Amino acid sequence: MNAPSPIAPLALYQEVAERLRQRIFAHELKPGTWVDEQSLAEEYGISRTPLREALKVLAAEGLVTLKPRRGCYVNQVSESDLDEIFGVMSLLESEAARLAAAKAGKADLTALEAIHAGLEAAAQARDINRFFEANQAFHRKVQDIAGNGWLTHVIDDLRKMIKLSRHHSLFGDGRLEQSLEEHRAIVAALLERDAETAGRLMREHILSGRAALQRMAAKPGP
Amino acid sequence: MNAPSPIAPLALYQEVAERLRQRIFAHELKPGTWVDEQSLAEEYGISRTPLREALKVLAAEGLVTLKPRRGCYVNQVSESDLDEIFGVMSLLESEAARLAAAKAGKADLTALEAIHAGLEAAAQARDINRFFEANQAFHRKVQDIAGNGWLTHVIDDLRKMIKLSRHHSLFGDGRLEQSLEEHRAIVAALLERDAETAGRLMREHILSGRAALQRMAAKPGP
DNA sequence: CGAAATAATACTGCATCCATAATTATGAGA
DNA sequence: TCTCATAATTATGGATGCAGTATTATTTCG
Repeated sequence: MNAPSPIAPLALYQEVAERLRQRIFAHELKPGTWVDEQSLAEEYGISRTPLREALKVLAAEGLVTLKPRRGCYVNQVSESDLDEIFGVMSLLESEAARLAAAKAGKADLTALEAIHAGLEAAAQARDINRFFEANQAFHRKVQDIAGNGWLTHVIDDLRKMIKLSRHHSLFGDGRLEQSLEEHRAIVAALLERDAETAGRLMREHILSGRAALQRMAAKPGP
Repeated sequence: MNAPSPIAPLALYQEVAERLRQRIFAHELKPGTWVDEQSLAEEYGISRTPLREALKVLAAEGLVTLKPRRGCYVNQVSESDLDEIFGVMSLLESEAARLAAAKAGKADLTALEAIHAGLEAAAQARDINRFFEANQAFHRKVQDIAGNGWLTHVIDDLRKMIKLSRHHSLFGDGRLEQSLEEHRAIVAALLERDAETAGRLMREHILSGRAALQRMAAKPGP
């Protein structure tokens, strides 16, 4: 939401939590697998104490499950979980789009267009990682314009769950172009300050993302 | 969501976290105040280790803030936070009502009517605590019928934030009767399987709750 | 007498240690 | 050879100890 203090004297457990998050999202730590405290502590050159604190945080975030006396396991999201999550996400993101359409200033919209241009460029260059980053930036910008910090917070929480599933293969086939087209339509609606259309399009965009992910789930894993 | 295992061999830090939650919600630990690790550990007869783990969890839930090297403080929600949170809540709960209207079986509806009857009884008896419990049960039941576990999860997360503010004085004036009337209308819409009306009414019900809370904020504290 | 500098105290953060429970390995018996 | 019981190993959960920093108290100087 906002930086707690100008210079963050971040605690060790936070640093560790962030690193573990990255490793989980990168599927270096795969869903269902056991998290070895000792070897991780050794690897990071720290004691088990801050590591265990970090795991508690990740558990609260829903990324791992802590089975008492049985250790820590990376969570896995089922297809039905994804159905539910995307259902909620479509609701939240479409609300963000509605609010953004109502509240957007001129500067906001030019900034958004710039981000979208970056998205197009990344697509042109077939740079999946950059596309993914720009895509996140786009949605984040819409939420910023919407100006509801708690709406953004909830969306972020749910996005973590989605990132638990393999998103790398999300932009196969013509999904990339389809996503771009949907973004263009959303930008257009925002430029016209058409809240209802923007909301509806965003909802469809999210559900379209779900459908793409579902098609991937049907295919054999890499 | 559901019990992780038949008999929960719950960890100590979880037990502690739950107790602290209760004390925070009961405003025994007031927003803004410092949480003393040592004295709490002594009071519970445990070491600081599990206590600090519990605080990490509460921090991840948003109930407290951990300032590195400066200790733990109970979070306070501002009026603008509440505006944002209720905005999101109205969206989520109305979705739950819509889904419930579409999915409710006969047994679900009779169960919901029973809960509502308990609500009426508690109101008749002027038992605020029982009313509060029954009210939560009502909303929870609607969410159960909706059958989206993640929707429920997100709603619960946000409700914690609302409980940080003083909800005890929420049912003053004629708010109690108004709330009952709104519930009756929602039940009626659900019985008629009218998703749109149920959703709209639930949205208005939540926002009406926000308005009541806002009126309380204007008054001098107890 | 007030303000700044310095010393004393208290608390947080991390590491280490130990007890207990779970898992795996080993051995005995059918 | 397979199964069950027992022993050894390993990992988790909690307690304790210590270093470093923030806060408070005290002292000294203007």
